[in-house]
Amino acid sequence: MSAGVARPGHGQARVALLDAAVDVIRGQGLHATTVDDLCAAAGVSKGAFFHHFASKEELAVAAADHWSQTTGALFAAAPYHDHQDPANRVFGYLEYRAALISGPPAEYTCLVGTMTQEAFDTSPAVRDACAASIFGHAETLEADLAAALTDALANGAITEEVDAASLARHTQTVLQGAFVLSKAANDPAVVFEAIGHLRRYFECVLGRTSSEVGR
Amino acid sequence: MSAGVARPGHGQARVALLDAAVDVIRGQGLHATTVDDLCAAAGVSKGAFFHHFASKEELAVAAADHWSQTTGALFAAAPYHDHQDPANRVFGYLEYRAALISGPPAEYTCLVGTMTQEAFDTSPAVRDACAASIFGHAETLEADLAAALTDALANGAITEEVDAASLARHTQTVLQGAFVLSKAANDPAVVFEAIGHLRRYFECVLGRTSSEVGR
DNA sequence: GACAACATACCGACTGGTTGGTATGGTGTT
DNA sequence: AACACCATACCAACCAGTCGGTATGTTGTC
Repeated sequence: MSAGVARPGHGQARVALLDAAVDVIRGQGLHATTVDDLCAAAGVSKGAFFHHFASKEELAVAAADHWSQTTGALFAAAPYHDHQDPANRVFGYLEYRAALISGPPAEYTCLVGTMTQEAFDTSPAVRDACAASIFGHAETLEADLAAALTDALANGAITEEVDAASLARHTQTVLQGAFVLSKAANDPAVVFEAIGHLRRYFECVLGRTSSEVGR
Repeated sequence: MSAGVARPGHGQARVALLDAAVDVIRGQGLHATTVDDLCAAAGVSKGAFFHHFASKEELAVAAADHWSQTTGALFAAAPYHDHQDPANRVFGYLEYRAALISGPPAEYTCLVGTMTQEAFDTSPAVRDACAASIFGHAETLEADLAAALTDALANGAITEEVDAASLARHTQTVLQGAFVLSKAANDPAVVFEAIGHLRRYFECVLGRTSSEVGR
C-alpha cells in the first residue's frame, strides 16, 4: 500500500510514515515495530521521523487518529448508506465489511484493535486514541440501528427493543474478535464466519431476514 | 496472583515464571515485557529464567501451553457441566464466563488473545500455540452445542441447524473481541454486554430462552 | 549410613547488539 | 536569508542472552 522503495516527495514524509505504521504495526504489533522499521517502510530517514513526531508514542497516537480518519472517510463514502430502509443500511454495512476482507490478515485487520492490547498498561495516550477510534466508529451505526429497531417495533416484527448503542458496540466486538481468531488461524475464513453469525443475530433482533439487500 | 516478593521454593521457579508471564503479559503485551520484568514479578533470577527456557520466545510458547492447561482444568471442573439439558450447559458456560469477570482487565482477559496479535508476524511458534489454545477451548463446546441443536431440531423449536463447530468458534470470537473493547474502555461492562448479546443469539439459534438455567 | 560422583536448580555480573532519541549539517522554497 | 523539511552520524540506555560459580538434591557403592 505505502511507498516502500521509492522515496516520497517533499512534504510527504508524515503521511508516508503514518501509512507505513498502519501496515507494519498491524502485522507485528506496536512494541515489536522499531522506529527504523517504520522509516525503512516509509522510505524516509530517522531525521524525518523525529521532525514530525516527538516520540514513537506520539506517532502511535497520530497513527490511531490517522486510522480513524481514513477508515472514517472510507465508510462515509460507502454505498450502503444509499439504502432507503435503515435495516438494509445495517445489513449493507456488514456486507461492506465482508467485502473488505482479502489478502493476508495484516492487510484487513484493525490497527487500533492490535495496539489496544499492548498499549493498555504502557501508554494511556495510545489506549485512549484507540478507544476513541473503536467507539467512534461504533457510533456511526447507532442511528441506523435505532431507526431499524423502532421500525421493527412498529411493524410488530419484534416485541422487545434492544439498546441500539450496545448493539453498535457489539458489531465492533465481533469484528475485533474475528480479527484475533483470524490472525491466530492465519485465515480470513473466520471473519466471514463471524460476520455471518452477526448478520443472523441482527436478523433475529430486527425480526426479519436480510435477503432483500441487493448484493 | 503469583508470589512477587517472596522467593519461590526450590523447583518452583518454572511455574512462578509462567504464572508471572500470564499476569504481566496480559497487561502490557509480550514484546513490551522484558525478561527482567518477568524475573522480578516471579521473584526469580535471570539465571533461573534461562535455566528453564532457552529463550524468551520459548517461554511465551510455554506460557500459552500453561494457559491452556490451567484454564482447561478450570473449565473442566466448572459446575455448568452438571446440567442435564445440553442447551443449559451452553447457557451455563456463558454464565460461568461472566462470573469470571472482575477486577482490572489484566486479570480477566485472555493471555493468548493478547499474544496472538503481536506474535502473528514475529513468531509462528507463539502464534500456533495461541491458536491451539483458542480453538482447542472452542472445541470443548462443540458437543454440547451439537446436542442442543439436534434437540431443538427434534422439538421443532428451529427449522434450520447452524454448524456447531462454527458456533463454538463464534463464542471465542465474541469473548476475544469483548476483551479488546474492554481494554480500550478500561471497563469490564463491555464484556457483560457482549456475553448478553451472545446469549440472546444462542436463544435465537436454539429457539428457546435461557431463563430456566439455575442461577 | 557415610561418602563420592553427579545432576539439577539457581544466582547475578557481564556483554554485545539494538533502539529510541539527539545533534548537526544540507537542501529547496519563499 | 529565513524557514520548513529532511539526511547522516552519533549516543546513552536498554535488553536478550551468556557464563562462571554456588547450593541443593540424587544415585550408587562399600
